[in-house]
Amino acid sequence: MPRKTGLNRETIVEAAVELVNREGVGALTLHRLAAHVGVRPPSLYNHIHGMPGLLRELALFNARQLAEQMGRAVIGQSGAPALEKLANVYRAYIKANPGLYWISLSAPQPEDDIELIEAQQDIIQIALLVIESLGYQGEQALHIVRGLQSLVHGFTTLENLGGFGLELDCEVSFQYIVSTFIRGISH
Amino acid sequence: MPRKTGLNRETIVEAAVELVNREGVGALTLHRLAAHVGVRPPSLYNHIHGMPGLLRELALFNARQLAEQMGRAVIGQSGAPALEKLANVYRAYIKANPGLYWISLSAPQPEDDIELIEAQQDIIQIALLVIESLGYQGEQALHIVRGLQSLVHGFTTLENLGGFGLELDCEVSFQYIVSTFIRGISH
DNA sequence: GTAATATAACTAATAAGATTAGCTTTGTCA
DNA sequence: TGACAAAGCTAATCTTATTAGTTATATTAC
Repeated sequence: MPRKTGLNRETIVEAAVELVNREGVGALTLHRLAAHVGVRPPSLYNHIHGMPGLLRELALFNARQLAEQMGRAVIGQSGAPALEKLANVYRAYIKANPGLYWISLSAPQPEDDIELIEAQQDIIQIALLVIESLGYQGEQALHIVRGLQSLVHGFTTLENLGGFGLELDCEVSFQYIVSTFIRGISH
Repeated sequence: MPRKTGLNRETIVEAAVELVNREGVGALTLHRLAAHVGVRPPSLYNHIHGMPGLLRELALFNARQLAEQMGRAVIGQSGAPALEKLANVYRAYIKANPGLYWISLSAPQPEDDIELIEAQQDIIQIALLVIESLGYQGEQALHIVRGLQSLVHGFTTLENLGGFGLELDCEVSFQYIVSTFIRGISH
């Protein structure tokens, strides 16, 4: 069919992930991305719907990868240790994928994007199951999910941005904060 | 001096704040900003150092305004109520300035930008004083500051991005989460 | 009061990026 | 073997940021 076979959406998305994690959000241009996969910029449009489409693909990739890693982390675990494990996996994921995670936050979020919403709900669902294994249910369980997600997301993005001074070990802070929150809900 | 007098850095920054809060981060271009203040784009360079300089000014404005509002909120208050008040003011600020807050996170953070670092430390300092009024000191107090900032920053940015489903009232979640965290540290 | 100066506006031009239109090549299949 | 569709390409357009060089005018010095 084409002059060179082998290019597809998956390859493009993976190259974009690599680029944005290695060189930062500002480095993600279609020009550079095209060079990375060996084509000219307009050729990318045969596989993705321009820059907005690429951002959407990245957000989807991000949500699915995060859900997958979280799900795998708590297999066969329950209770407070499982919750701490989830928090640590979430943070490790963001630290390993700083550019991807950040750009996913800025991506468009159309309400009819079923795939993306499903992947995001998977993330919540995994946390919810763990929290229910601790004995919480209904709205309270949902509040706790939101709290833990806010805590980990907030801490790690501030940490990545250098928003904390350098004095105090972030690792220690994180463990302290997570256990403080979990202690708060156990009351 | 010029053909029209009256334009200065402060006016430009205020117009940028207005623009970015009203129309979102993507709407902040020098072209549109220049139109808002009634000049051509190159004229802005007489007052700000291009787009990077503008982002830095916005980050500084953001940090100072947030510090000022936080400081004012806890005058004459102490203890757990003061801490909850701080959390609520921080969240209210982000909700009132979504574009400004978000773009400030993306702004460059040179380590020698004393003014910006000072303003950011003011924010931490205010929270620290309140936490010390609760009887915590040293590293533990710093962990608590990081935790509370992460919680509020994380919750509100996720809330603004629509990251939570619509089912459950965010106001209720927020109060629950903040009091849960505070309960955790009181133990 | 007038001339010199510095400031801040301007126009014009350049470069990078996203995107579209339209052309070309080539694998697949009838 | 020839038609077709997919996927690459070049060329062109539009937006944005930025720089260079010019012009107009408020202030200041005389």
